[in-house]
Amino acid sequence: MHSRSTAELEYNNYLCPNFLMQSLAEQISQKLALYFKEAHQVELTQFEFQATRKEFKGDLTLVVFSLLREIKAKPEELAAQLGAYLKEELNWISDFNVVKGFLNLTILDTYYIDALEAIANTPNYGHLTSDSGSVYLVEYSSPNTNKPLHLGHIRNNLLGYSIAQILEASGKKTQKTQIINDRGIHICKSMLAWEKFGKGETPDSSGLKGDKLVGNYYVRFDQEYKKEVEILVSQGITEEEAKSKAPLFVEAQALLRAWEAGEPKVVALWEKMNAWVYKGFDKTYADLGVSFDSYYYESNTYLLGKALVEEGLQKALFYKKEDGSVWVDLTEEGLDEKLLLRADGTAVYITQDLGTALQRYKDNPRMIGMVYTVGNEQDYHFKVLFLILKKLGFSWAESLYHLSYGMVDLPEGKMKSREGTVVDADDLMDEMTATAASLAQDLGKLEGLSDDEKKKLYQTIGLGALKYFILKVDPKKRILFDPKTSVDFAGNTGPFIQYTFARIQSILSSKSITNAQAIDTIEEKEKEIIKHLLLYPETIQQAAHQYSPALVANYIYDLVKLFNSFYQNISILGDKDEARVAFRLRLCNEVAQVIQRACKLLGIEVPNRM
RNA sequence: GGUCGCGUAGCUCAGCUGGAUAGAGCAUCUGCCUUCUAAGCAGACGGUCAUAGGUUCGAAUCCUAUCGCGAUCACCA
Repeated sequence: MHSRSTAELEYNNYLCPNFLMQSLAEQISQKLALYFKEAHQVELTQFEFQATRKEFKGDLTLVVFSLLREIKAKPEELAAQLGAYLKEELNWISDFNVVKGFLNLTILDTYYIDALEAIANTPNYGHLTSDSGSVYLVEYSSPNTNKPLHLGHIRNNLLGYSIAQILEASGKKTQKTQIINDRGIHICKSMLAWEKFGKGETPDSSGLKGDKLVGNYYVRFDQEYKKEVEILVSQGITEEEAKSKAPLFVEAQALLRAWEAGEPKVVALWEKMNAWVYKGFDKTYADLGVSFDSYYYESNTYLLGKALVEEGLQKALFYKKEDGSVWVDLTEEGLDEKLLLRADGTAVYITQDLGTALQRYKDNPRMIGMVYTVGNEQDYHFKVLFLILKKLGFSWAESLYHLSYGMVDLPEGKMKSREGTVVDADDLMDEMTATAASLAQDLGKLEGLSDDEKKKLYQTIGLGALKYFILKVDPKKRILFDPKTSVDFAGNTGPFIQYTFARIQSILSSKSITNAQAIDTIEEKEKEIIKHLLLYPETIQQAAHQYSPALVANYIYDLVKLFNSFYQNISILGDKDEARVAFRLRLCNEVAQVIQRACKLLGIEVPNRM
């Protein structure tokens, strides 16, 4: 749990189930404190509450067990005494019952009716407006520029984008950013293959997206390189030696040196091919529905990183070995020694990350923390990075968080770009859209929509399915993704949520909401839904605190499930009682609002019909 | 080997700041479209919460050990 402690956002302990109950629990607590002082001469201030479980009667439960440490009594008896006392003292408690050490209190129905009113009257219910000034940076995506985005990037992008939205909704100002790894040997490989085998092919001439085109040459390089190695090995050279002596590899290295030396021709080619890739990425990002507020390029920040290492060296935080390489000793922190600069003075991966962090701070003096959305194979890297930044004494280094997520594996095992076993991001999105289309056509819905509207809707549904599928699972768990069975559209899925929203919309459009209709009792299913709506603000805070979109996803699912049961079993518009119809319409409206808001945090669109 | 993460129904996952009889979806089976959209609803079936100890009035949840899976321990990014 060490890795977690670095970026704790301030967050209140909650001793009771939700924010409506907060005030009720406070009133009860005050009464109880009084009671224990008078009856037992004991000072007690902390009481434990929870929402009453479905199978028991009641709304709010006081857990009596923990009080027994102070008061000697049988749990049932104490609970019964407290129940009688509270019912006497507080007029909004209509009833109570005791099960073992649990005191279940029933609250007047009008309380829920009022609560719904309060929700309806709270603009943007559940979301806080971000405070001014201070800003959290959320880094995600951060691809290499030598190949297209794949399924792994999709998880990264969805997580990063979503967590930024959630932080924002919880009252933090955020800036979405990425670091683009545009420097290094991998880019040179694509460049070299393009020069040698490309015959001037461009995205326009080939009809390929720029990132695909460049990615193809990366694969091509590897193929040709392997051939060369094989030939060398057949000539009696060891494989290891062959790998470093193959002409293509030697050329690629030369190209890297030329790039670092700033040779105009090489830099021009690098810029041209990078531009192709960025254009391709932009299309993918747009389709995915994610966006960025700022971009950082490794080629711009690695020098700053080197400067930072020099500074640390002068402060004696780091040390130099005889060969000239620079290291940091983290053995006291339970980690290893780590290289920061090579003997020849060139930067390594972490040097660049140090520089990028500092650059971001320079650009945003009000930055108070950063979230890095990066796969869990880099857990160690970020532990080290954060430690070093702390050693360097940056105040914002206290609030760095590595949003670490598990790999997305295929049934056949790991995805390997060189072996062509990757699931391409664009292809996957297209497939999802196509599946949504064929499903919708089978169901025969959507008649009367124009082709454009249909197309848009298929995308919304297909993407909704994909996003929900990925975001509903705990980030730190690995996902097994089977492209054949793809993603479901029934059950705990994005389309199920979208479908429910669409149904509510069709109800709401058929009748306008009238207000000021008083009812004084509430039905069980209505109450369930209101209870769940009341959990929303707390869910957002918790999701922000745990950096977990999955919490939001599961919240929506529960709400939608409750609503569907209501929808299917209770006539909303057909009730004879006009006041009840009005009430249910208001309930529908608030459910729809919360679904829409929560889905937005996941980047999922909700359609008005489907 | 050291470190970190994961292990809950046949499958995919919730639940984990300790609370009541461990919940959903998929799959299998039974009902429900003449009434607000059946991508739905109601129900049945399905569990040694990896294993063994410990702490506690109470453990899937906390602690320790063991087993299994994965990641990492690069002068790659």
